[in-house]
Amino acid sequence: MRRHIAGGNDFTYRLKGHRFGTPRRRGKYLWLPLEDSGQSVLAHLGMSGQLLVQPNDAVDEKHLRIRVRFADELGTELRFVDQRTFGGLSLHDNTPDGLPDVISHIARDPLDPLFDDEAFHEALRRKRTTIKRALLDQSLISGVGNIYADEALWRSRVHYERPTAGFTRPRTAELLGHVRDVMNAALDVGGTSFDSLYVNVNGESGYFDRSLDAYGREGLPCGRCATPMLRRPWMNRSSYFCPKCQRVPRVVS
DNA sequence: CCTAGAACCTGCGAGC
DNA sequence: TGCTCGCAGGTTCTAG
Repeated sequence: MRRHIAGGNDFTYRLKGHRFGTPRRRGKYLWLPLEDSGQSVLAHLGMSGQLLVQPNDAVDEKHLRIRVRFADELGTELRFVDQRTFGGLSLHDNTPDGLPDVISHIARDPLDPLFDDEAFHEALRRKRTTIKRALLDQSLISGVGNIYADEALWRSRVHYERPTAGFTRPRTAELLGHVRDVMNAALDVGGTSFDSLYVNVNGESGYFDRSLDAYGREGLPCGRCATPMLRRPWMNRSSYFCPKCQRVPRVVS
């Protein structure tokens, strides 16, 4: 309820008796529109959140935070489970295009048919930042996190601190191609699940961790040139890269 | 206006 | 055994 400012009781009161429409998603946010209300229940899983469909009589998870019961005869409920509480559910008004108003700044993801490659490239040229920061900036391109950023940069042979202002149109196009390839490959096998925290609504893990070329591979040989991969602290997290394939950009002052 | 870094949390494994 | 430290898939806020 962190993002539902009015709190849990208010959330419960406002939700009761409504019916969910078809779930939608943008980037890492997803929402359940309420029929006949112009509002939506917005969800973000943060680092450790899960949305689970469970039988009503299933034992409570240790970090069960929110339970949504239904009036139908299916005998299942929707549970939000989250260890670190960076994620949450909240209720918001929709904008005219049907998005919860608080996520209007989130860009489309690169698999969205309406994602604008040219606008993304122009944004890179305009920014005074580095490429990995840009890939993680959900107002420029959504859905890409620390894992898929490192994977796409490795495939592109681009160092994570390369300035975006110097990106040529072909280089942006190549990078976007690799971002899409990585995301499609991960989706095909259910995503990346290092542990049981990362599961779908049925509690099932994904298998893309077996296909990672960069993320988490510190000290292991690069899949292209066999040079040991490096890990560098970056933005309170980590960046993994091949020091030979992904050269540090020369500092120009 | 823009960008970099801190803050928000809990849990786990490594090292001492 | 038990303590501290570093680390974990994300986003938002604030200082400069």
